[in-house]
Amino acid sequence: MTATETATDAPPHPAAAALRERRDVSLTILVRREIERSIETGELKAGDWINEALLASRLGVSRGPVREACRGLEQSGLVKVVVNRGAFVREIGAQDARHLYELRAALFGFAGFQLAPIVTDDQIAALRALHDAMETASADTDLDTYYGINLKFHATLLAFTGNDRLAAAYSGFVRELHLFRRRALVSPGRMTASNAEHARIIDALAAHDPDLARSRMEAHVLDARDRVVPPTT
Amino acid sequence: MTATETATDAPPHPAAAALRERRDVSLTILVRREIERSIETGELKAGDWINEALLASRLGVSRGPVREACRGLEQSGLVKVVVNRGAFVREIGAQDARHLYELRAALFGFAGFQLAPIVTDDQIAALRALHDAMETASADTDLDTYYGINLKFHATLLAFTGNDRLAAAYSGFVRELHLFRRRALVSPGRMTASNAEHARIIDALAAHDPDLARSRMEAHVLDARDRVVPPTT
DNA sequence: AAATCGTAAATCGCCGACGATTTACGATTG
DNA sequence: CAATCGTAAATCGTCGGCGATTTACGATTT
Repeated sequence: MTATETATDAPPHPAAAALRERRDVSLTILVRREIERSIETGELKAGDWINEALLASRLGVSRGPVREACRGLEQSGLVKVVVNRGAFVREIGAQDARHLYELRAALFGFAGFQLAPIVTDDQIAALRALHDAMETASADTDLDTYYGINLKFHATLLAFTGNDRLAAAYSGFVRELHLFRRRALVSPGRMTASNAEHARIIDALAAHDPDLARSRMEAHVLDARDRVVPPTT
Repeated sequence: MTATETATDAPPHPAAAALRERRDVSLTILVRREIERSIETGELKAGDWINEALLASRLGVSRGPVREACRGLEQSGLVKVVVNRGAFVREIGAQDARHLYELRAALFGFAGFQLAPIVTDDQIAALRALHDAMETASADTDLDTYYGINLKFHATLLAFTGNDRLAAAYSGFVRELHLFRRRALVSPGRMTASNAEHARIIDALAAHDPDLARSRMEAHVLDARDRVVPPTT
């Protein structure tokens, strides 16, 4: 009756995706994804307490997977666990936010430094396409679209270095930074200014100038740092 | 009878350390520390399988804390968990090792870039003291001592930036890099050469030259990368 | 003898429960 | 009435156990 009867999986079964999705994914991973999603959508805000029992019953699982998920999230910086008091969504202070921006700047700049000498024409074209898309969103004052493409622009550039650890670390820092409040003070004017910086970054990469690319990319992120979290804090 | 009877803890009780050590530390944390220690000392080697039940009984705990510890270690990159097969000490390939070295280079170089303008004379003196200590160890061909002070040199320099997230991320990458085999091919000659680079790094910092400090510090780590894991892999 | 198969042991994922700690809140006292 | 105290509820940390999956290994077949 069951699918395990005939093990003729030589041709990858078309409808096996749903089963695989549950076969090689533990409840712990599912719970972790759910918590990450809740944090990103804002259902869980920084400082919020994560009720183990409530979350467990809400997801129809026991507390074990929830606890394991929280331990993983703790190491990735999204959650703070206090002994005998529970797990809380991490609160990012101004100081931490500045530090995280600087980490982003260091990695992003280094990525440009590494990418500039080896970047291909196709990659430049891909980056320019993203830049153009942001230009359109900027003209429409579509903040959400701009923000999404902006993330993709950075991620794409990072991926072009071929250093996946670099890309993973960068996106981890970005995710942590989401926990810092009041980042939505992006005026429409800032979008065009920011995208102008993107254009100059692409130019530096296309010119195969590592030092120029680095300084522009680093400045790009450090400017965002000073804009989002003022130094006078 | 118990110590909870008299709560006059206004003066911090002298013998309370042992109890605190157990009061605000869960078994999960203790197990995680134990696994980290086993990995660092080599009792657990890269690729080794972590038997949950065996480790639990050996430490006198149940499997719960062991599982939670492994989930934390997984996110910090020291452990790889495979569903329905268990936890394994992470294996770092040549590619990953090179990527991690590059991450170290990016962070170390950026630290120098940030530190150079603001470094104090006392900090320079502290770094020079570590350099001198390494010079002595180098003369005695004392590899272990040199290696230890070298780690301290890097950590101290990172700490001087005041960016603790930077320092934490850096030490995390260093710990991950420990999982890469054959890193002990350090000849006595390399110690003196490496320490000469340290001296030039300190000089650049003392001269308050951010770009020079960065390029020297970045090159310092990238040289180590090419020495430990050749590009022709 | 090599390969295949089937069964038993080992191990993992998950659950429910119990004691310990923390928190909430009303009673008591000055 | 404010502050303190004590008790009850809520929550966390930990444990042992059960079914499901994987692995080990001997029997069977070619």
